[in-house]
Amino acid sequence: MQFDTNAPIYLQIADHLCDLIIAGHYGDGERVPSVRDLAVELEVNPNTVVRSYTHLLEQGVLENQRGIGYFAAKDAVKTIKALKRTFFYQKKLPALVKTMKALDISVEDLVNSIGAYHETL
Amino acid sequence: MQFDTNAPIYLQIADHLCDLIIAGHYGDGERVPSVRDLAVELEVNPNTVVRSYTHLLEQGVLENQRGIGYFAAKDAVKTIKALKRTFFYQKKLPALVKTMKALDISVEDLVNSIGAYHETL
Amino acid sequence: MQFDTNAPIYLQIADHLCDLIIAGHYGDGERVPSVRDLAVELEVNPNTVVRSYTHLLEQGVLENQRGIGYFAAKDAVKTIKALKRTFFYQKKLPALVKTMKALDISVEDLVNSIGAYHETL
Amino acid sequence: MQFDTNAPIYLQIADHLCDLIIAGHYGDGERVPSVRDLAVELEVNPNTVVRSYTHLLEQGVLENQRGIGYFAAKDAVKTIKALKRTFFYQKKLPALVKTMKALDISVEDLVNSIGAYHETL
DNA sequence: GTGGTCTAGACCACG
DNA sequence: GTGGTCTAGACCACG
Repeated sequence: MQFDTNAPIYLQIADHLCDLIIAGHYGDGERVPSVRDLAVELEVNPNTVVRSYTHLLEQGVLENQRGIGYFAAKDAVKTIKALKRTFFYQKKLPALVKTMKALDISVEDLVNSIGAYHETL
Repeated sequence: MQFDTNAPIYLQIADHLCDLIIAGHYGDGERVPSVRDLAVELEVNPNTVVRSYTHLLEQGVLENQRGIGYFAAKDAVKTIKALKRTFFYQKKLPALVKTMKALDISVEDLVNSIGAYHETL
Repeated sequence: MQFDTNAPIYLQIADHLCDLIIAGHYGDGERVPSVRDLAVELEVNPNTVVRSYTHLLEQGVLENQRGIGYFAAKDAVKTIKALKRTFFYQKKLPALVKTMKALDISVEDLVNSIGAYHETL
Repeated sequence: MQFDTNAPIYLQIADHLCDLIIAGHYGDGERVPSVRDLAVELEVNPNTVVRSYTHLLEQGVLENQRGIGYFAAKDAVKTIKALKRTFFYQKKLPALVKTMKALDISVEDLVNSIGAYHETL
């Protein structure tokens, strides 16, 4: 996993874990890697993983059984999607619209650009 | 001017100045406020303004004349828009597409949401 | 380290660090001193070191990992030499030629002077 | 006249005036432009021209007749060339040699580069 | 511990 | 007056 230098690593790890959960690598209620293992795998400080897990705990994506480990919450996928959706519609979208206005980019331009971008992939 | 706690003040000032230039408050080649004046006006340390101005110098938005002051560069508006456009198409758009995929949001959904958002205003 | 009064200290520090990297004190990818440590060693304000490091970041000589430190970039030596070479051929050389013309110094004179200078050492 | 932003304007003006004297625009003992006239011509602050002239007074390139104006000194051309020569051999040359060593540029390389540069003109 | 940012304030060359 | 640089020192998020 490559880290983007702009965002805090712990958030990038949290995000990555969410992606894995959505992709089905860790089903609802299933155990996620131990802090130590993940830290070794990602070559980061264990404290950083702890912070990621704590963050996901607060958001209801993970649950914790003391002394045993961290687990994907029941409905983790649903929770993640809800969180992302909320963030998307309440934060991203307004910012997007504002930027588009500032740059004179019409909705049509946007649609075309997305289309062009897709073809590039 | 109110500062957002999430972004560095010096970047917010830089951004704000770009907005003013685009809005025509400072035409191409026109002098922008002195470091000290702006610092007083924004109730910020002069060093912070220096940082904003230096940042904009590096990006070609401002120019400077020793002992005289800072000036909007020739084509400042064009430069700013180019910078923002580049950022939009190379950073924002890919992130947008990625998020949409993750959330199963179609281009049609997006367009509708933007439309709905517009009506709210 | 002694500082010359003519050039900004932060640039002198940056230059000095480049010399150390070229001399092999810090290999490609190796960690350079922390901002605080170097500030103490050079008896300089930490902010001044930050400025040096930021300058070298912008030039691709250093890289940084959040919360960990600054590192010599991969190919730091190559990058430094390229920067210096560019500066030499594009700035120094034209100035040299211009001065030589103004003083009626021929290429032969120059070569002889360099030779004489060498023997002095 | 275009000003290089890196060097103080007053030195650039002084240099420019020396060039004009060497080129014979102002013969030995001949009057140079008044401070006001030159300031208007160069679109700079009169104080800046005063500083240039004072600088050249100190170096014996100009002379001053109070209330009348500034004049090229007797032997101004000779003086200028001597100054430049001294600067060249005592400051520029050692720096040149040092840089060449650091960049592994041989005297032969230098000669070739100068030759190539000449042909470009 | 590490860097990132900011304040408060100083001194300087330059215009 | 104007920007450029520097010191002294603080607080913060992050690892």
